[in-house]
Amino acid sequence: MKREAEARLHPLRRLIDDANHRYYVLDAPTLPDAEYDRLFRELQALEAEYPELAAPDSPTRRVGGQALDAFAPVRHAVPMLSIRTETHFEDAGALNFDLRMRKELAQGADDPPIEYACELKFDGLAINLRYEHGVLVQAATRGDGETGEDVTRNVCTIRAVPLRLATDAPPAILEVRGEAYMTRAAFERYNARQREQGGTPLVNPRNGAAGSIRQLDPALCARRPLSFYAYGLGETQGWALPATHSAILDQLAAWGLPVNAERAVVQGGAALADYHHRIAEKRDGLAFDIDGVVYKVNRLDLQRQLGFVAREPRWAVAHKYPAQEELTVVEAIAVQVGRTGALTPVARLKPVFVGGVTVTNATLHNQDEIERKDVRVGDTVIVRRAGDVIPEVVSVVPERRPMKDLVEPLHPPYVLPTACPECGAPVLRLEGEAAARCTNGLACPAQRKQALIHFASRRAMDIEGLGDKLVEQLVDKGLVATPADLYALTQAALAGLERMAEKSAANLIAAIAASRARPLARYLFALGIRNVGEQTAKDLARHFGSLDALMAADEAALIQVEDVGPVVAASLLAFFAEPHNRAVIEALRAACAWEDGVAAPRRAGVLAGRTLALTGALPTLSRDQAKALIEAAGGKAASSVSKKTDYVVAGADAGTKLEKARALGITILDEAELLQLLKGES
DNA sequence: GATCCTCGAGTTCC
DNA sequence: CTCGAGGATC
Repeated sequence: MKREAEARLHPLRRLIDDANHRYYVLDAPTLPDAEYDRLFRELQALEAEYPELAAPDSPTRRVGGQALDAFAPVRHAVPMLSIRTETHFEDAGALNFDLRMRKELAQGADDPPIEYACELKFDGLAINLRYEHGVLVQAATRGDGETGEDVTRNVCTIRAVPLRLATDAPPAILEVRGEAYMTRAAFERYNARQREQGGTPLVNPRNGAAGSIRQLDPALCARRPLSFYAYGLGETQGWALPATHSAILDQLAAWGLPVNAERAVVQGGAALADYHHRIAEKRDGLAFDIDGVVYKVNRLDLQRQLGFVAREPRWAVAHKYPAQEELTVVEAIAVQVGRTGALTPVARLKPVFVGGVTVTNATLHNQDEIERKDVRVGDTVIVRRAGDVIPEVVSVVPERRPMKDLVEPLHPPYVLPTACPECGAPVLRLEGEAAARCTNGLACPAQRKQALIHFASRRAMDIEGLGDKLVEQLVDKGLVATPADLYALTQAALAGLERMAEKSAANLIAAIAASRARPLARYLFALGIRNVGEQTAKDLARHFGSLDALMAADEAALIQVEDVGPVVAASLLAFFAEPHNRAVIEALRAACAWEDGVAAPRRAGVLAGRTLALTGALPTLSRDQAKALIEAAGGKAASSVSKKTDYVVAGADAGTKLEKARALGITILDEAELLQLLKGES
C-alpha cells in the first residue's frame, strides 16, 4: 500500500504544481477547477495517511497550519533597498533620468543610447523569497530593509510562488525579490463575501495584500488570495549571473517564477517616456493596481559602476503617475471654527474613492480660495489627494453645474457667513489676512472647546483620554469653561456623561492630576497664545525661566528672545493684558504647580548648534522620540529643510523633504546613523 | 525692499 | 502636508 502511495504522490504533485503554474503564472488554465480540487484532495488524503511522505515543497503546504504568536525577525543577507522616486512628472521624468544616467556614466552626445529595463511598479508588499538548492525555504517582508519578518507560511499560500524551482540544476542559493499583491478581482470577490457575511471589507488591494501577509494564521491569509511578481535578486550563490537585468528576469521566468509580461527593454530616454505613456493607457485595464513604472539601467556592469547613494540604487528610479483624480459632487459647504476663531469652509462631498481611500471632506481654506475656484453647493468637482494624503478640490467642472443656464442660478456663489455659525457673534476679516474670524473670543463655545482640546493635547499638557468628544460634552453640560476648571473636576461630576463609567472617570481624573506638573514650555504652549507655538514657547521658557518673569516683560524685553519680533510680542502683551486670561492663569496657579525652568542657554551636546529635520517613519523611534533625543543632544529638530539644515534623518515613505535634501546635497541619515551620531556624545 | 528660513495653524483619514 | 506669515538677513 505504502509503495503505491509513494508512486502516486510524485506525479500527483507534479500535476498540481503544473496546474498552479499555468493558472497563476501563465494565466492559461488547463485543468477544470473541479478536476483540480479532486486531485488536490487526493494528495491531501495520501499525505494525511502517510505523514512520513509529506514533503516540504508539497502543494498542500499552501493552505492551513497552526496560527503563530508573532513573526520571527529575519536579517536580510543583502539589504532590501528602496528605490528613489523621480520627481518630475510625465516625459520630463523619463528624460531627466536618462540625462542623469548619461552624465553619471560620462556618455557623450555621440555615444549610443543607454539600454533600460522597464517594469511596472506594483502596489503591494515587497517580499524576499529564499530558495536553497531549488526549494523555497523562507519568505520575508522588507521590514526596515535590514531586518524583515518571516512570513514563509503565508507566502506559501500564494499559488503563483513556486515552492520548488523548475530546474534540475538550481543555484545553491537564490533570493528572489518581488511584490506580493492582490488582484482587483480577488479584492472584489473578497469584499463581496465580507459584505454578505457582515464582515469588514478591505479598503483597497494594497492594504489587502499587506494585511493578508501579516495574518498570523495562514488559513486566514489563504482566504485572501494574493499574487506575486518577481523583479529582482537578493543573495545568490552558485549562479553565474547573466550580463543584464532583463536576462535575469528571463531566467527567473524559466525557473517558474512569475515575471510580469508588461516589462520591456528599451534604448534611451525617449523610449522610457514611450513606455510610461503606453502603460498609462493600459493602467485601468490591468488586473491589479500599479502606482507607476520603474526604469533600471539594464547592464549589470553599468549598475555596479553607478552604485548607490543614501542606500538607494542610483541606477533605478520609480516614475509614478500623478495622483489619481476623481469626480464627485459638493453636497454642502460646512464652516468650522478653529481655536483662533478662524472660519474654515469645508466641502462635504459625495463619498468618492480616490487614491485608495474614500474621501468625504475637503478643505476649501478660505473665502479667497472659494472665489478663485468658484466652488458652489451642487457643483461637480475634481478631487485629488495632494501629496497622496490630503484631499483637495482641484477645480469645478462648469458644464456640470446644475441649471447653469438659469438667469438666477439655483446655487449662487458661496459666501462665508457674516455671523459665527457656533455663537452668532459678528465675523471680522482683517485687512491683508486670508482668514475671517469670529470676534467673540473665548465666549464662543467652539473656540472654548478648541482651546481646551489644544490645552489637553499631546504636545501641550498631554492629558490622556481628554479628546474632542469629551471636551464637547464637558463644555455643553457647563462642567468646564476654562482649562482651570479641569482641575476642579470630580468623579461624581463626570458620572452623567456618555461612555463614562466609573473606571474611565477615575482614569480621566488621574490623567488630569498627572498633568499638574509639566515643564513651563508645555504650559506656555498650552495656553494657546496667538503666534506662540511649540517652538516659540520653548524659546520663551528658556529665556525667562518663569511665568512671572515673562508676564513682567515689556515689548523691548520680549523681542530680545530668539525668533520673537513685534508681532509675537504684541500677541503676548495682549494675552496677558486681558483680565479673563489673567483670571484663568491665577486659577491654574492655584490648581497646578508646573515646573519653572531655569533661564538657561541651549544645552551643549554633540549636536549643539546643529539643525536636523525628520522625514518619513523611522523603524523603531517615533517622531517625538527622535525629536526629544536630538534636542537632548543640543540640536534643533526643524520642521523643514533648507540650506541651513545640517542633517536630514529619513525613514520609510519619506516625502518631499528627502527630495529637497538631495537637491541641496545635505547629508542624509537613517535611524541607525542618527543613533550612531548621538552616541558620539562625550 | 526683497528673499530666505522657519514656525504656526489648520486639515484628512485610519 | 501645505500655506501663510513672522522674523532674520542681505
